[in-house]
Amino acid sequence: MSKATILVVDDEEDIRELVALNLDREGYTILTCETGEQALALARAKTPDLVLLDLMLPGIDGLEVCKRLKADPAQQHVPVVMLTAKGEESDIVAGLELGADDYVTKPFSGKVLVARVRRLLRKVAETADDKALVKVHGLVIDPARHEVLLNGKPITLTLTEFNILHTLSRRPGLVFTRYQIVDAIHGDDYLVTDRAVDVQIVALRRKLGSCGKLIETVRGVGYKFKD
Amino acid sequence: MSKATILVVDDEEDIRELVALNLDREGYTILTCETGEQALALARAKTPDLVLLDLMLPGIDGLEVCKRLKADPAQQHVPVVMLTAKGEESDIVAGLELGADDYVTKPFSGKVLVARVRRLLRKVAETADDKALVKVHGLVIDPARHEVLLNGKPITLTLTEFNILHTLSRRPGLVFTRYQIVDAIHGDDYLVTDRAVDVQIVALRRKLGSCGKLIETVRGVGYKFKD
DNA sequence: ATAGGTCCGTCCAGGTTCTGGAAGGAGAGA
DNA sequence: TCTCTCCTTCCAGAACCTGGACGGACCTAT
Repeated sequence: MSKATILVVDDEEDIRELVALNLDREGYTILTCETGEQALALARAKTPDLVLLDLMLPGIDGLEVCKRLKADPAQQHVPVVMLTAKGEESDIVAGLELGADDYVTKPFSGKVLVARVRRLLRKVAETADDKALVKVHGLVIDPARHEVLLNGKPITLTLTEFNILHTLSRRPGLVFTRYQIVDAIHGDDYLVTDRAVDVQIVALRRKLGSCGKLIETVRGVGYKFKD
Repeated sequence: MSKATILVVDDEEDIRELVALNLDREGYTILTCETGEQALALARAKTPDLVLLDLMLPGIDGLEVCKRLKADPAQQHVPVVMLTAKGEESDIVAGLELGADDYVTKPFSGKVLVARVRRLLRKVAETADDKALVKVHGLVIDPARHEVLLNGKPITLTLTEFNILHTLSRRPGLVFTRYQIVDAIHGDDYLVTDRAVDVQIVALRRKLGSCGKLIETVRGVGYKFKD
């Protein structure tokens, strides 16, 4: 997985810089903007992995932004962290009721912020990344332990191979295009040729031995896991 | 199914060539123009699948073009990617608020550009309702799995056969000319003899067995799926 | 009913496109 | 540096699509 993209919405430049500095150091990709309108537009275009949202904004205020984000099916799973001034507890409560996931009160330290962000992203990753075991035809895929059992015996896969196998086997029968597979593993705009997937598939099939035929190729479209 | 048409709007020849080169290599059909007026005219005439739009244009500028495209019901669903100079964040945000779908900052690499374009086009394709299940007369067509069930049993079709069946069965009773069928599958201006369709239809009918008669010939016109 | 014209079904071979597989090289981490 | 992983590139084989030819089916006017 690539590093997450975080949208920072605040009308004070100092805050934006403080936040950006700290998060940038952690390797996150940062998008910043000043108003609620901009925030909604940016969120729609980029679908960030997390939103840091000041509640006191000119124009559309933070609560309204939060509400709209949570109303959009494409965005509603994106965690929102509110930035509030100390003592605005009513706002905090209102925000949480609207679906915000956490809050940080100003003034805050960079460390606290980073910790919160990291925790939330991890939480999302864990719930989104289906940790459930996948068992099919003598094959057990265990995402929690990052392990694959072939007829009871563990086999070693590289990270990419494992991810591809997991992606396909999680939705047996569904066809994935090569680029869908790439995206599922590396995130959007990761720059590779689609033939790179073929190579991984070949290696996977070989390592899976007799179970290799569970990965079916759909000519002209992509690959799917046998149903 | 066929490769998309992309409209590139930029007043710098270098940029146009760079973009065209990269996209052409990917198999996209490229239209280029230099001014906002030309862009609007071309967009109306050709309805491209995506627009790459420089914001700094002589005459009508990029933002205005974007605004007008998004105001036109016939065009508003066409994704717009802005090309901006680095540091013009205000323009980016303004563009996004006007409905642009993504942006790329100059200077950009061909790879990044291609990745963005591909991602957006796929996003559009996925939201289209092409993946809905079609059930008719003991026949189930499942685009998501790329699978056809004939009385509960799966039958194997080639890609073209599948696409034709899907096209016809989605609108039972409607007659499609041979060229309409070709267009639906390979996109406009794909040059084949209409005889090619017949051959596919024959194979389809044979594979469908008793359900073969669901595909009816309309003499002098084309084919339709039984209502 | 028949003849003539148009359109469709079928077969086959040639050419195109797609995939499997192998080899080589770049980059990250030990 | 060495190793491991992953990506690109190339090639050959296979699957597939298409064009063309031909006979039969259908329609219409006579």
